[in-house]
Amino acid sequence: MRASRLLLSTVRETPAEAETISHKLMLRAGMIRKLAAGIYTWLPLGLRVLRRVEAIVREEMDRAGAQEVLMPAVQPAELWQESGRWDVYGPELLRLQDRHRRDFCFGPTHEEVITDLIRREIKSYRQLPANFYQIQMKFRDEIRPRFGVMRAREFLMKDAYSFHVDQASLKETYDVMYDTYSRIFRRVGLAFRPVAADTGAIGGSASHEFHVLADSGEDAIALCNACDYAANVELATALPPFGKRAAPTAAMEPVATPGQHTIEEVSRFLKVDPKRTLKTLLVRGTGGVVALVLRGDHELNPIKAEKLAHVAKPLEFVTPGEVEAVAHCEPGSIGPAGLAIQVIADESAARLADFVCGANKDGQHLRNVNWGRDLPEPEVADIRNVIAGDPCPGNEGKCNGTLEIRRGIEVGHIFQLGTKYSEAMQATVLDDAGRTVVMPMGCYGIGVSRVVAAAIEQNHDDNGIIWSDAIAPFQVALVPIGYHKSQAVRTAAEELYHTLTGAGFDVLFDDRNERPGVMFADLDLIGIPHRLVLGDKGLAKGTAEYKGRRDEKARDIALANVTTELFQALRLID
RNA sequence: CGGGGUGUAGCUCAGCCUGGUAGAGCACUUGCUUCGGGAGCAAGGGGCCGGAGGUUCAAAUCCUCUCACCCCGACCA
Repeated sequence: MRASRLLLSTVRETPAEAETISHKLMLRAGMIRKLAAGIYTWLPLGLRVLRRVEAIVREEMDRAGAQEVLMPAVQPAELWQESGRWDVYGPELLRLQDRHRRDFCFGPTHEEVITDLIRREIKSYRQLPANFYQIQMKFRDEIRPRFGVMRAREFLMKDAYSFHVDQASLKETYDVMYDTYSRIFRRVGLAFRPVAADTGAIGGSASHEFHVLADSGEDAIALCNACDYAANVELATALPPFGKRAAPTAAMEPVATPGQHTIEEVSRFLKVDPKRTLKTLLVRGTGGVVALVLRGDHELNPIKAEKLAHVAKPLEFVTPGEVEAVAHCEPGSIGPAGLAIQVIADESAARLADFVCGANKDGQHLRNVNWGRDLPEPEVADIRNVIAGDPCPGNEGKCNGTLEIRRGIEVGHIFQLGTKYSEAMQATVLDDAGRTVVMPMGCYGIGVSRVVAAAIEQNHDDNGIIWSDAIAPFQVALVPIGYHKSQAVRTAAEELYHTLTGAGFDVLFDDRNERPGVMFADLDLIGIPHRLVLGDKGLAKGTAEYKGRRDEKARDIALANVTTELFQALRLID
């Protein structure tokens, strides 16, 4: 492609709206333009990248035996009412009405549509297992779209749904998808980690997220430094502390802490390590208010807490008024001692001795408090987020490694759905014994447009984007110096352009009447991985100049060897 | 949804406090020069100052409403 014919809308100045690197660079490189909050147009350059990611996804899904379909973006409310999600989904679901005032939604996902299709089309276990995928625009009306296409409302997604006669078959396909996803992200050229994830409201037995590791990621992930344990912090388990609780050494005593509310304030005021304090959170329970007790330096994990029998779902904190009624104090002075309600303590909190906690009296805390002596032994559970330095729970708890917390961008998610949708929508087949069985399902998503942003987030420098060969909008940039001045350069460049194109390279031929500096800056910004420069000086010697996007310096190569050298650079031959 | 901020040329922004002929840089057009890392000079084109209403002799500027966009928050314990 000739650069003079391409809408190369690069901009030098950073648009004010962009915050993350990928967002800035995608705008500056002329890949995307915003139309409304979380809604973007893909310009030719950006679309080329998107299409390359799509192509890899498509190839690998096909290789894994999945079949491509294309389902409607707009879906009738009836299906969502049948699955029960019309009322559950909330404002994230973009609802519309047609001219007959019938309800529809713009699909944020397609479980209902595919389940409806398959219950009509598949009748026998002989047709199973079957896996269907599509690559299509989704719409989710996010509370706060941000970071460009990273968290957009309209976004391109590959979603796949598998159907099975039994759980074993589902597990088999799930494993295939796990491997397929790993292949896809490896081919795209991303540093990623599969991470055990919460199955959320959907239930089911297994779920993995695929995260691109990047500091700007919105998710926190716990990784082990010794084994391959990796879990979303929402799910990561904390091993109970080693050893036994120490014996009390001092008598409990009240201590005045006027105006000290937060753990930070109280521990600084009393000159005590936050690790030796307790915080007490009052939440709604299934039978009245429940107290959740954590060590001062730990955070509540709402997902873990919600799963406890005593705790109401969804997790909800009580109002300050209720705090007053139950604990007779402000929220900043609650403590488990003397509370006449269910107390659930995190494992680390239950292990403390001689700790500090609220006295249930404004401006007062207690010190040298001890479970069993000063208050009853609590019910114990894992209800906290893991933190860096926690022992790894991997290898049945025998890993001996330590967890670290990293940020990740979720680019893929696979899970075993089970029969939630097939049951609600009566998607059944006859098995080999002629019995009607509800089909277990799996579902597998990849945020295709998000992958593009994640790739930039992970691969860029001060000059711009650095694409991997696999998803670059063009493989090679051909830059003639003095194209509009020198007949020799023009002739040689045209010739080389034809040679390279003929050899199958995807070439961006910069035939614009621009100064070299402008061309170099543009090509670096848009991240073309390989660059060839032709000039009078080199031509006289019979050489062109080659520079990889990550290379410090360019080097001369003989014109006759350009094709071979490029094949090598792209690792198409050894 | 709550709080804060911003809307002025295609982009980044000044002007607003203290009302009086709408600006700069970049981008764009033309010419000349320049030509290996975002050139120089000259001449140009381009604005319902987000929208509506109000105050005033006079509003980008003051007031009210409204819309859009951006940021933060939704865990004091």
